[in-house]
Amino acid sequence: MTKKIPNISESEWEIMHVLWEKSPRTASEVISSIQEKTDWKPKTIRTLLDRLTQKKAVGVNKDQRVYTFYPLYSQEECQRAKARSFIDRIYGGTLKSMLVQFIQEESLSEDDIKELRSILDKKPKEK
Amino acid sequence: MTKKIPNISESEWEIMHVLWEKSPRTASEVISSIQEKTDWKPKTIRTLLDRLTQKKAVGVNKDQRVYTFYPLYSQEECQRAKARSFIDRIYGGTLKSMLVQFIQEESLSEDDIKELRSILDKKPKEK
DNA sequence: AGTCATATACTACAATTGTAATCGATATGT
DNA sequence: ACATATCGATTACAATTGTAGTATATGACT
Repeated sequence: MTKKIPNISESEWEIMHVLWEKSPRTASEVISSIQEKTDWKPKTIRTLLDRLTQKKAVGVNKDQRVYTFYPLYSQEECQRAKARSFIDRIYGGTLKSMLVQFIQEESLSEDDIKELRSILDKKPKEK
Repeated sequence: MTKKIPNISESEWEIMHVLWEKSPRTASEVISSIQEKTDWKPKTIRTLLDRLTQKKAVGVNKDQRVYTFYPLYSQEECQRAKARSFIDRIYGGTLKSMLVQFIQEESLSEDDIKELRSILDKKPKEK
């Protein structure tokens, strides 16, 4: 019964991030938060928020006169869904080929690599 | 002088993949190739190919009556560009958090992990 | 009570994307 | 030489996305 996660556009992801960070929030809280990182106009941000609610990616509480908004999906499930389709489309389905590429360019430091290695080591054995 | 890689849409990536696999190719070769994996109509595929050439992601040789097409960017550079922006937007910029997620769900087998570990080990020491 | 600020609702509009169809030129087979 | 199959060029059209603006209702302040 995996509900289909709605498609979230690039700009909309910014909104989702602030709601995942803390929710529920009012529109103006979201607007302030977003404006710390972008130069989007308040109306633009509001439109994105409204679209997310239309798409059912975000829920609204209308009990108060000033609505509050909250995510309807966890960050993890949205990320997973996106990552899946991204890796399929761009790397032909294997995370490995992506990792290889990242390692080959300078983009991973020795420390990063150590960290990644320790993450791999922590993979639970069971199941 | 890194030239800006044009934006390649989801469907257009399919076209790019077949051109990276082998090029130059005529439109009808591309069409046949794509039709093995999708049920897109020939006209649709042709449109995507034309758009890629407009975007300067694909080059055209018009010497012959039947044009041939070829990628103007390597698969690696396109992947890197996409991966960069993807990870920034979805995972807040760290490949690590993505890897962690992949490891935590079932999606990586023991063998995958072994393989990833050996890739990490092969990272060249110099520089 | 009247004014002002603010929230929500509705509308706008161009670019991109997905998904093709039509039109005109030409190579090809008969 | 003519019909036909094929290419390339042009056009179509709705949905999504980026980027807002206008209108309306209402709570807050004086």
